[in-house]
Amino acid sequence: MVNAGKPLPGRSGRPRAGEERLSRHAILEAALRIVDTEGLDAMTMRRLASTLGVNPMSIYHHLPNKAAVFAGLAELVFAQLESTPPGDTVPWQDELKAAAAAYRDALRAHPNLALQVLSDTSAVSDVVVVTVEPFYRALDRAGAEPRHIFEAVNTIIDFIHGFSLGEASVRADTFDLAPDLLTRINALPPGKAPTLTRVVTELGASGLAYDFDTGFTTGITLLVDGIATRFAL
Amino acid sequence: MVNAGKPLPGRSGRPRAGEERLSRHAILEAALRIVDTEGLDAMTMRRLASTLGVNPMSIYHHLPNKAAVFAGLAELVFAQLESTPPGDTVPWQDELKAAAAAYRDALRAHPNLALQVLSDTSAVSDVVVVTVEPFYRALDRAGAEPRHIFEAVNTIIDFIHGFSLGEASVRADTFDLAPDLLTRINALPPGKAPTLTRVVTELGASGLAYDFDTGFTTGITLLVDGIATRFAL
DNA sequence: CGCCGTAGCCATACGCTGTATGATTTCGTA
DNA sequence: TACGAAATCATACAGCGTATGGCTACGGCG
Repeated sequence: MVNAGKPLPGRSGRPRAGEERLSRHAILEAALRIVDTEGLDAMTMRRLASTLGVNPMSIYHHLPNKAAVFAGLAELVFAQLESTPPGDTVPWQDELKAAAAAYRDALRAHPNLALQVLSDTSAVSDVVVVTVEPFYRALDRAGAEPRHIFEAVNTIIDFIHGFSLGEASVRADTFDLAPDLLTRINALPPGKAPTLTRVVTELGASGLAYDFDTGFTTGITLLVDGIATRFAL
Repeated sequence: MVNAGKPLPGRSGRPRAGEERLSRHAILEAALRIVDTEGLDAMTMRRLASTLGVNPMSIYHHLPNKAAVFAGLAELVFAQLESTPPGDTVPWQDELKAAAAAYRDALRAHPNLALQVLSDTSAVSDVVVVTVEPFYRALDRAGAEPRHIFEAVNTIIDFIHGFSLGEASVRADTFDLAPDLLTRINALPPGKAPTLTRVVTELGASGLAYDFDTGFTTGITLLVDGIATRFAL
């Protein structure tokens, strides 16, 4: 990380052998650090070049444009999700839940990037395909048919994506819904959402706080229950 | 829509009574049309002003900045989701599924906006809160406890969000996964994702195509089954 | 060894963005 | 009639992504 941060009016021309300042990987790592510490908007090509101590245009010799940088970051995020060992010893339900937790963790590790990654899934390379293997393995071991495996995994992944989206847009791990949701509901024209009002009020009375961890576990559990029930596993 | 499209060097100063060219609503509608027909990136303040036949800076008297425009669009999307009539005549499961379908439809109506809307939920006003009323009503009618209703609805909404995100990033309603997924999987280093490879291959043999509609129905059904099972409804 | 295509870097420049500032005109109200 | 506020327009600025082109050193080939 020498020479980082300065504009570095450094000499023009190809660098001498062994002293290349850039590489695709180095660029992506620098970009990831910017996104993590300063947010998506701070990741401009100029800012990125400056932390690398390099001219902005130099980046374009390693990545074709800014979109490619973000696509590369999405790869990085999923790449760190190494597949868990077989583990035939636990019930398939637990294996499935573990896979889901790992997937969520990968997205949670870089909240500023989550939105970008999720909207980009098509652009993401083979890395993301491999990502679903643990889900397939668990359901296969449970004895589900291929078609059912396919549909169940899609549903689980969609849930995780939606959950992570919500989680990423709220920074704190736990937040009290009372000021956010309850007051908003109370401000509603009466009769506009009676059931919602009543249910949330009852809940609020007994101390209402939302915890992302239990929210996630509950969701996955509901899904696993549904899969077991419908597919008779 | 007279005078739209031209820069209109029109006179300075406050317009005469009754001939205001702008209003928050008119601006948002124009913005929505741009997003729908030309995509998110085309929605610049200058472009928006030009379709309104107005100077860019005039917009700032009705909306504080560009982010507020997008937030307003998110409102519009949810606002068009009018709550369905009570309908106590169908089983709660069907009511829940209908609510989910309606929610998905609202997001699907403006695919270019979906990502923006979903990442913005916090900024969205009361309109979005009311949106969940049908879900609460169905589960309340099913006899679920407040806490369970709360968790179940959150899970369903998260699933719909994740599903819609995927649906929005692929424009066609149906697409063949064969070239997209199968070839990608075959190109994988062997042994990297054995279960995935085997399951998808078996599926591919019997004609594999992904249909968003059935994918959605299946997902919701799995969730409803899970809710019924776990909460003993 | 000398030559040359090209890889990797830098400098400049263009058109575009969101919006701050301030002028101008007309409104509604005192 | 005087006046502050409202709604518009004009100008301007800093920052953006990136096209273009120049420079230098590497690596293979004659």
